[in-house]
Amino acid sequence: MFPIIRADSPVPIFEQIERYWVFRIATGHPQPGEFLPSVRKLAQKLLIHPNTVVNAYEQLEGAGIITARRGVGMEVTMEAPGICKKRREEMVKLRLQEILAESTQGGMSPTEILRLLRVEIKTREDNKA
Amino acid sequence: MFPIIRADSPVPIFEQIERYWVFRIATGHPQPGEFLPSVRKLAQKLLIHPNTVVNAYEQLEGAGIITARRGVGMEVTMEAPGICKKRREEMVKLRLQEILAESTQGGMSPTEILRLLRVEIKTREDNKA
DNA sequence: ACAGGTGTACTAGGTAGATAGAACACTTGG
DNA sequence: CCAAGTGTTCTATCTACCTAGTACACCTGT
Repeated sequence: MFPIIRADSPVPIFEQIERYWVFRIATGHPQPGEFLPSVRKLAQKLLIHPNTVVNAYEQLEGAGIITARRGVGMEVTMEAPGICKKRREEMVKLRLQEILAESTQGGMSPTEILRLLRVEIKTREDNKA
Repeated sequence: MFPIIRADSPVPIFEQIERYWVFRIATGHPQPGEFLPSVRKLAQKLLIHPNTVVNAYEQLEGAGIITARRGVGMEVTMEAPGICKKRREEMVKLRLQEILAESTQGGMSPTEILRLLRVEIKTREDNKA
């Protein structure tokens, strides 16, 4: 239910939280009108400082994905699903581009990347079963 | 020839440099016995501080990929190609795993990731031609 | 010998991210 | 009304990373 946070990742925690909700809302949960977990609750759940959650939520609010309702919570906007779907695809594309750039620059072929991805997907499926 | 550095990336510059040489050496250039560009030259080329290059080279030396030769330069070791090939595959795998974890956690299917990767590869090929 | 290139080491300062703790403003339900 | 929950704001501190500048130790070709 709650995002998996890696403190050792070079990606800032607040950004990991932001990305998580973009992906979730793009998928349909939570829907417009529903609320995100409160700043304090999420902070407690993730064992991080509330201010870090505030930081993440401010990013989402700035993008028009949620609106802050004092004394109530952070409400998912009507436009959120559309915005998040676009952003999600953009984010995945950017990551893939980074891998491709780094790999080809280092002399690795795109075909090899494709093969590794297929292997990873199969490994994940096997671990599930 | 020289690595492309993104100062705005969450990945530290010294780590970007480190990754670059791992990929290059895994591919066969430079070879064992050859030298990496000097701390000062690379720093000048990348418009960064020499200390940052030192940091990157220390990582490579710690991994047994290069040996520092005072007054001469940083020499690629005999074991470097083997080490770098392993590390390169590990690094790409880790990146792919991160994307898969984030995406599936957010409700995106692995098949969709595969499709996006194919699109990106094709786009890159088209841009070349 | 020496000049110019190498790696190495050190102190200092700046920024971004995260933490810590406190205080304030608002809404809701009892 | 008021207690408990919400979002908001603030100062302070810590760490990692990068920059800046300097100095030192070493090797090589002339």
